[in-house]
Amino acid sequence: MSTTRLHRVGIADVAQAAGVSKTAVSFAFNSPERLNDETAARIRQIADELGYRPDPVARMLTQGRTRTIGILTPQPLAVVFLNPFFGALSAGIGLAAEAAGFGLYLISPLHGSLAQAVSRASVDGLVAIGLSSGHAEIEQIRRTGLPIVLVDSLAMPEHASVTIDDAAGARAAASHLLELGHRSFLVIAVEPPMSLVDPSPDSVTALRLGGYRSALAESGVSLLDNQVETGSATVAGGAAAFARAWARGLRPTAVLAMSDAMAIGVLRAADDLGLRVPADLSVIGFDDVDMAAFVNPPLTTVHQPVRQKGEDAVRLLLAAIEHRAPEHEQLRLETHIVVRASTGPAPHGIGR
Amino acid sequence: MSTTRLHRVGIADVAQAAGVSKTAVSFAFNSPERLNDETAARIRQIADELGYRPDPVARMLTQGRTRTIGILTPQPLAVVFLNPFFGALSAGIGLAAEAAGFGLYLISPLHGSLAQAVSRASVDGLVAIGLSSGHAEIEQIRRTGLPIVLVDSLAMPEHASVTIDDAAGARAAASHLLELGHRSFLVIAVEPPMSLVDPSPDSVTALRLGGYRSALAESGVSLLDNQVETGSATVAGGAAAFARAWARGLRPTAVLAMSDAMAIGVLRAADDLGLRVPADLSVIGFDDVDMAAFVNPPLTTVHQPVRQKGEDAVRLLLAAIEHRAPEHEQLRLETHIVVRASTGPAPHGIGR
DNA sequence: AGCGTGCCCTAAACCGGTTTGCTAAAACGG
DNA sequence: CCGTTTTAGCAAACCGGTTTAGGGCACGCT
Repeated sequence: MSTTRLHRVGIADVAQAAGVSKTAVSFAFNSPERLNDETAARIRQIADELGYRPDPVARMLTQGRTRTIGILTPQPLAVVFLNPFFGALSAGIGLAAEAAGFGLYLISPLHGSLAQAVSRASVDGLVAIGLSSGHAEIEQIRRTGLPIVLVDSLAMPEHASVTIDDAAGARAAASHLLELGHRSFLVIAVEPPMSLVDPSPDSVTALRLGGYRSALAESGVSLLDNQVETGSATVAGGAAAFARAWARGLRPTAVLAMSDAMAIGVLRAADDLGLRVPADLSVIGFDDVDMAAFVNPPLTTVHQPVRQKGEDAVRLLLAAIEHRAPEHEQLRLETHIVVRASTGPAPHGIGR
Repeated sequence: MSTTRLHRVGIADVAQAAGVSKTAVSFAFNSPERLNDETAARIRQIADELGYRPDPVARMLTQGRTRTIGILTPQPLAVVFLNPFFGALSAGIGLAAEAAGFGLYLISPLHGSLAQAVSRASVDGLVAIGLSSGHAEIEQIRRTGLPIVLVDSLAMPEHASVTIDDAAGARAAASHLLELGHRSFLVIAVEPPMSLVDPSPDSVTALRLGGYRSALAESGVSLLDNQVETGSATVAGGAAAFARAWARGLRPTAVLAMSDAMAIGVLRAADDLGLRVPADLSVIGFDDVDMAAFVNPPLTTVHQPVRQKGEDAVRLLLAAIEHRAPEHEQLRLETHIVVRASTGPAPHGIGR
């Protein structure tokens, strides 16, 4: 009964079926007041019967906007999604985006190239997460001319950003452990998207490392390069990193992890090695994700307003998109330490 | 120096600057072999100098495909992203999508309407997560004519799907507790996207509830409606649900949670009430997300291959998109119970 | 009758690319 | 030297909508 055409039904089909022009069909949906009520209703009914659905791509093209914001992450989605920090951040982004009627598009390196992925993406603006200023493709990304808001990065000073005081947070974490008497540390760092000799001193990794170092230095403790182990920001990544350090012969009494997910991984790896936390080993995380309070033992960590960051980022981005004003507010949110049960006094006779 | 035109540089600008036709510019990028090597190189160079970036939307329109797959979720992103199950599933989806060069677009209800959100979305196909067959807008979604693969749902029998044996998993969970001597249960159910009297008997919630009931019935234990408490599938949702049940006077010795996130919430709520797990209360989850092994106490749960589900779903979807063959394979993956430390023998004298 | 005003609706241009069909010139073949 | 193929590039149609600039007509007014 129904026309078995291979072709999707387009606006022209509806127009023909209703005996009107394409314009009229378009008006029936978008500016009904420009049509006789009766005509508009008839057109809509016919469109409905035919199962007409305006092609969103064509619409985007004519309207010049996509009502979509892109989440830019320098890491592959598989690691991103496994990181609860990202989940919390995205929850904030999603909340604000939904409220404004915007959709979310995830942009991760395609065939190894972030810039290429950005080019493919049809979005009105970007929320770039942890985009290191040393990233090779940063210039290409900038040149797309899209409004951008940076989260956890200051790689593009001309764009708005939402960050936290990473150094202060890290200092607080290290101070906490120092007060507990620890002198032998291991830092579990988040893998820089690029080479280990990350040339960007403003990356989250570098800032936190700096914070750790500065607090340690004040107590006369120095942190050697071999006391920093790197891994991807997931539970598995943290576990592997700690295991590697252990295998290398390191026997720290305290671990400074740059992410809760990694800290939880350390908890597992320590458990596998028969280490008791916090009796034998203290572990402190960073982020204070939902789960931190529920792991075994509950994780001491540096709290940051993750979800808030997401919401603020979208707010700034929408302002840039809508007013077309190149706002470049630099938001810096605060952190505070949350002491739970994964940290305790340094054991005797083990630290060097 | 550079032209300060307000207008983005388009293909026509490049063509003019290079003294060639638009066609030539297009060829320079997409079919260089149809041009003199030298000419092609010159065009590319000029394009680069001008900062030309082909508009992805226009490209999608002419090519008739977006190289994007949509993740359809009936719940708002804020709850979705807080659910680690979703994270694991998305990790699988993202992995497979990236490998195939596809981007990911998140589709959640916009202004309360899922169908509207789908209409706005420019995607080549959909992975629909937990789409209940009773969903009011299911017909509209179907009528978009997009290839769809369902995950955890059989709402559209004509489309491919990836599910698990929910009933069997739930039965295993209940049996485990029964063997431990429990007779007084509380079920923490995942909120149906719609009314509580969810008319779809094939929803995950209904299937698992059925599984619980059938195992319980075999031991002569019945589950009253008031022994089922519902909440959103997050840690907070689970905590709130358990607190509500407790406030209603329920004093179960065992909790059957339909998601690990909720189970972890129950752990917190129980702790707040001074209940010891598993001495006073046994808790079993569902999913076996990464975190399950690390919470306090480690969570006994029903394992399902979450990530695998995501990868399989994308695989099926890409087949449908590319071969244009309406494949409708029904994949059903297995579950198994993982006993950790959140379940134990029923306490004496408390069960009724 | 002549003219201005609204109301409904349409033809055509447009968004920014890709693709088809063709032409003109150069290279080739006999 | 002329017909044939190849090569290099172009004009125009097209994708599927939206939007602009009018056109035709009925109505009201003078």
